[in-house]
Amino acid sequence: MEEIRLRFPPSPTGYLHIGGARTAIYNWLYVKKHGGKLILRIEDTDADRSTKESIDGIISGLEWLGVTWDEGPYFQSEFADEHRAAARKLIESGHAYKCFCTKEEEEAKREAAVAAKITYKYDRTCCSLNAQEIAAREKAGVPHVIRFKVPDRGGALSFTDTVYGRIDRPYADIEDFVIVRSNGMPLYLLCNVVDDIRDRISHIIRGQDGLVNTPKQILIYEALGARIPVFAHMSLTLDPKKAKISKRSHGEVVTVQFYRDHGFLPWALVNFLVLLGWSAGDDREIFSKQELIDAFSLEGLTKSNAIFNYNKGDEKFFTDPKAINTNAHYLRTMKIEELAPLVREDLAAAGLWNDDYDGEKKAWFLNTLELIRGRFHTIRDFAIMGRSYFADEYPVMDAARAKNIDKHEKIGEWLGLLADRFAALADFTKESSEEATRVLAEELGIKPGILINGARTIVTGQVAGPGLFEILVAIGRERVVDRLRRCLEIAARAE
RNA sequence: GUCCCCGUCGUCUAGCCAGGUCCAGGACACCGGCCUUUCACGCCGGCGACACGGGUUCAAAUCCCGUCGGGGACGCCA
Repeated sequence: MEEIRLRFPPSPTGYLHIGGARTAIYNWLYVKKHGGKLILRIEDTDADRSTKESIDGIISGLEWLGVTWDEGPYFQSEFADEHRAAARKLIESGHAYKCFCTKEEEEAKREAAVAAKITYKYDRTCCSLNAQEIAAREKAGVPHVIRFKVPDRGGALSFTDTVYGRIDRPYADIEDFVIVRSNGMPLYLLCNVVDDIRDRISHIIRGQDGLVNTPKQILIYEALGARIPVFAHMSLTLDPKKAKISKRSHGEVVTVQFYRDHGFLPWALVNFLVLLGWSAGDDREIFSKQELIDAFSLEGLTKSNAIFNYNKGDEKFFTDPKAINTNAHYLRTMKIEELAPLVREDLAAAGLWNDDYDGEKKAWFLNTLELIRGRFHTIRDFAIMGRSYFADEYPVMDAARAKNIDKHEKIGEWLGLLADRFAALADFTKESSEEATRVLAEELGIKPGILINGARTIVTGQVAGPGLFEILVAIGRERVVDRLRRCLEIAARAE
């Protein structure tokens, strides 16, 4: 059976963005599903724009996502000789020719054509040059590019794209495209094909923007006598204004790094991204890795472009709401043992980690995560909204203070009394603390909610959270009593 | 401008190829309710789409044509 080999060929001119990640994920899933190999190839032929940081960023982004590859990274720049050799071979076999037209001449013709509203196509001036003419120009030192000679035949080149179906392109519509620059550097169209042939790539899954130049690449495959791979073009990811997403216009939100920095679970991002332009064909939206691999198929890819629903300046959602929801879903349903190390890393970065959490207080730590994670959206929330569980210095939200403290003149006194009751309890449990609270409220002639919400505000600084009595037990009697006694001082803290 | 691709709720999508089971299903978002000491979760309910116009047919989201809309490509970028 034919070997299944796919590749992910990023050009290292920026960070890994979510569109690129989506492409990588589809390639990876196809490979995993069919037992193939994924090749990572860095297309760094544009030396001016390629950077080391970018290469590192792409690799660490893929690693973080869990997208693994079997070969590489290979660097396209290392195969320049091979690319040039292929160009030579194409000239020798009559599939390409040297073109001495200057860039300026070409641009002028192109502009004139656009002005005249005519479709421009290279006029083949140099296609008919004879050997002597070519030799004369070369001797005179006239620089030249190498153009692929599109077969002079009628009809159309056709191929079947796995997603878009049969595509026909009349030969007459295809220009004799440049494959080697005048400075001798081979171009993408050629390099890409030569590399894919060398790497024995069997399937190409790439963005729909590659659809129009697929006929040109097929021509190169044919001229080089190579087998043509299966093509599957995927829809693009656009912004709400239907523009292509880019770091330049959207900023960090379109980079994988952003999600890592904002406390996303890698798999949640993968799950979200894979659904942008693909569906399993049924109603499933949450997949384990194995479920996704089993469910994946090229047939599920959508033809129409998908919109990444990010709205700059949105106060409630810092990225696509569905992405946040997917992350929150995993956060509250994943195994607590798997969540713990991720939270640990984040708490450590925030200076809130205590080694006891992985030692004698491990049970407490896991229980606390279980208690508070239901309301959180990202890993970062543990150190921010959940700060009061891990530190004694935490801010009090304005909204909480306004709603639960400022409205009651005697709240300081009441919570002080509550602290006394708690201190006097034989056992400090969810049940005993609740009973003590309700009894005190009754004695004071106020609603228990006043004490409950006031205590939550003081003890955690938050307007919302788990049931108060579970909070109290999690934070511990000593700290609770102390915090309640310093009620007014804590309430005065700025947010 | 030319060529190519696409067009189902605000967003992601199922359904389309093999027309009827679709006055169109799910998810997110939004709204309401239940639960409740708060918020969230959960559960229940609501809002909300076949771009438009023709045609074929007993029957069209599904097939055909046209229009409009959106995107892509048109580089000596990748």
